[in-house]
Amino acid sequence: MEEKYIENAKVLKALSDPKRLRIVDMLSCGELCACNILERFHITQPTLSHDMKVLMSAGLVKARPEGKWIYYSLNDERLKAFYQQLGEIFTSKPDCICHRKGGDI
Amino acid sequence: MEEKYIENAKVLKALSDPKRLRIVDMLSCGELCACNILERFHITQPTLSHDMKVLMSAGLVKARPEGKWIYYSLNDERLKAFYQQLGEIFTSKPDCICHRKGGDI
DNA sequence: ACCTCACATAGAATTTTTTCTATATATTAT
DNA sequence: ATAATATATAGAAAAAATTCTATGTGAGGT
Repeated sequence: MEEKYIENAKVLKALSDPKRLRIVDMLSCGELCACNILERFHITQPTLSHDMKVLMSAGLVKARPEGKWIYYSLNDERLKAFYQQLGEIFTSKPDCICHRKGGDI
Repeated sequence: MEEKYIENAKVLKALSDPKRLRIVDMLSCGELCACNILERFHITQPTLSHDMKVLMSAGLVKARPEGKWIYYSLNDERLKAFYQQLGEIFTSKPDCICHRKGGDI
């Protein structure tokens, strides 16, 4: 399986939870500390901590510690690159895998 | 939780498997029957059948039976709408949820 | 030094996902 | 009618994800 699918599938999995998708939406206007995010959900603090870790592992979110707090923000470059790759996967293209024969998994 | 996140998270979950993402890529140039898709993966036929069901349940893929075969194709409208909504989630906007206060889950 | 606050980690219970084998269904060919 | 082919469904085992409680860590305030 090509790296392209594995990597993008990881990002898609990170986004495939309603909470995490909403968190990305929240961060789209700028950074927020964990406590600010937490107060808008009915989940426990460790659950949010886990979700932020998932988003960071996928490369979608960055963390900036400041004193007691940790400010989270979107990794705009990564997000943009991912979005573009997804668009390419969705679109017909001359060198598309559907024009090749044989399996590769 | 707003419907927007729940619905888009479902689509993202359907795409969050490398196989299924690759299948969408394959279908981006036009329809393929299940057997044509199957021969490019090292999975069993029931596994593919399950994956196609996941993609169809998410509304991303349509099925057209013809004789013994079933031809699958992308639901371009749905895919396009999903892609646009994802872009909106990723982008800062005036009425963004990050400008509102309070939780809603 | 001690307490509090913000966040992370550990570990466990539950649920969901993945993917197989076995079998059913439906269509076409003989 | 029977056999072969293409796909779907059932059911089970294993792996992964979700989300909790309990606890650890580290910074700031008293």
